[in-house]
Amino acid sequence: MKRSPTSPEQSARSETRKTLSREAWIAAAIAALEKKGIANVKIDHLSKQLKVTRGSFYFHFQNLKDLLDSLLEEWRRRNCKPFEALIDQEVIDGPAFFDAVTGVWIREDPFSPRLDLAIRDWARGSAVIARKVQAQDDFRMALLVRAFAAMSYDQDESLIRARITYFQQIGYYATHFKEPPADRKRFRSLYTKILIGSE
Amino acid sequence: MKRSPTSPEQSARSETRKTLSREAWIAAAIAALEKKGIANVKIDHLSKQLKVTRGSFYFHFQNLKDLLDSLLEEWRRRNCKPFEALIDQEVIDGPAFFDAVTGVWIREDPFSPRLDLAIRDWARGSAVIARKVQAQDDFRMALLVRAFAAMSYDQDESLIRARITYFQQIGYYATHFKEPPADRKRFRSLYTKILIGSE
DNA sequence: ATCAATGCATACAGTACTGTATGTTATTTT
DNA sequence: AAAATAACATACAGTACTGTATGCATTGAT
Repeated sequence: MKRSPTSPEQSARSETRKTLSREAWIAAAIAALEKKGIANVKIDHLSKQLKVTRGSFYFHFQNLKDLLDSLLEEWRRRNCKPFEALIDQEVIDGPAFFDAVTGVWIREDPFSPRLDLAIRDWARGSAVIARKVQAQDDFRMALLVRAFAAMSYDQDESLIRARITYFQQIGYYATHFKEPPADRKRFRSLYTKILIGSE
Repeated sequence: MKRSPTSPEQSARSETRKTLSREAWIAAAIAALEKKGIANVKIDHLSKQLKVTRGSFYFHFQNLKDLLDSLLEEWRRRNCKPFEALIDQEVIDGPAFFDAVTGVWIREDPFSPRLDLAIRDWARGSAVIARKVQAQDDFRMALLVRAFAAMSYDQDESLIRARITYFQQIGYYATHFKEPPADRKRFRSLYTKILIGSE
């Protein structure tokens, strides 16, 4: 019989020791996922990077799937929860709610664009993941629809403006587009003017 | 010494025979790439799917890299050339040029959204590929800038409208968004109205 | 009819990775 | 001090994949 993995308190205590925690493995795996994609999240690679043997891995995790499941949880925590936290707000000020939604992306904390992309790629090969990603896409877009509806756009235009805003954001990440912060600031009002509509 | 691979004429002739051509391998590989990603384009998989052994593969290709290079060429042929063909046109009618650019996406022939996505994912792990994809992104966006400039938008707004249009299109593919053709038709004018600007 | 090339099959060597079983050491717990 | 446990290391079995070397049947050219 296998021993159960490290409990939270033990992990906390282990910070004083110089041994690895389950969280350290997950952090390394997230980095690998963002950089190399799900197909290259390998126990071999991670253990070399962490300067331990695979024996350590199989102490903290049952198997590879156990780790991958944890990666999906990280995605939910960092990339889904921040949006879901907005659902309770009553939307009276449209532009403010728009800023609240897009702010999750702009802050990039805890939201990670690269993680979002990597999960999206993972979804290609897994129907289970694909369903979860699609549900999250729908959810985020629904938030934007509410924002535009509060700006008294009709139903159709609220929907399409929400889609354009959302797709535009995903595409921005997907292309790994980079621009100098100066430009980013300079163009910001122009972006919102076009997306929200001239005023 | 290895024999040189099949020449184009010989491949053409081989269609009358029931043997595989280099092109058949590439077609199968493209399908695998679109469906499973670059990490799952495996000689083993393809040969099983094509009902031959790997011996056949190594007749038509020097090695795996040889095949992967061909996949990139396919991407250029199907997804890059159609845009590059537009560069010679003089842009007098802005909206018409906008339609010409977006038409490449909408027709989806020979342009393949899934192929574009798969290559984009491949780029994550390969700096060489990443540079080519980024160059293509810049090129497509430059076309759109010309379209908006011809609508007499100033330089900044032409740039940002081009970005929004392009990112929106990439995001649309990245989310695998699907809607009934009826909706698509119904919303089409609304999309262009917002992207091009009200009139 | 022969001969070279085509198109594939078979067999083997080697790498990369997963998972399991078991051994080892340092640290707590009692 | 002895026992238990945490956190690894080591060794092995097995799978999946690449690449190479060679063999064999079919076809087209002479």
